[in-house]
Amino acid sequence: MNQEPETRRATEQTSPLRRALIATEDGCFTAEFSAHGLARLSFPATPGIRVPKSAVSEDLSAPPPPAWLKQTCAAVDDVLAGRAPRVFPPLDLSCGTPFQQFVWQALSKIPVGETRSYGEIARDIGRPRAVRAVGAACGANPVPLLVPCHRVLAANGKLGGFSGGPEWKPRLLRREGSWGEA
DNA sequence: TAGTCAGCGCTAT
DNA sequence: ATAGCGCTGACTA
Repeated sequence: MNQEPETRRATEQTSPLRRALIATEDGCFTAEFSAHGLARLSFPATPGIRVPKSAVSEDLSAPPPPAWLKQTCAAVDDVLAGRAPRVFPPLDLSCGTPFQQFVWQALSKIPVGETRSYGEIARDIGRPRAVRAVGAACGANPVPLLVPCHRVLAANGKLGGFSGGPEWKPRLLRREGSWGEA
């Protein structure tokens, strides 16, 4: 027996992922489903996303459940249009640490058209000083768009960073009416 | 405005 | 165990 009792590493994936492409006007997103739900959503042609191949086994022959795929498409479509998704696929965020999952949970509560600061999120999860850790957790968000990390801005009102490509953040916010009307 | 430092969780040594 | 890093924030000059 080794060291980890039940704490799964972020890079560890027990079940194979089923991948599907989601075509939108903004390009082709990639959705990857585990046995529990949507585990990962990638921006179109986004380089630099770190996902260790050795740690993730993909089953490309088995398509994801049509219902999940349909729900994901609808949700992505809504967010890209600046609308609140009417339906969500089940999300599998088990790849995250407890802290990260708290952060992602807090992000999910930000309504469309509103933004929060990293400090606010840190405060929401009961760790007011962990502002930078919150930023790191946002960067580790496996399901952008549906977990709206783009609605988190720096405290000074600036955009801050964005792992999925800096151009996406203002684009998404503008469609939600949260950017360019200040 | 630019520069600096504190502070927190994660990953790799 | 520990050093370095990140989608920060607050202070100082």
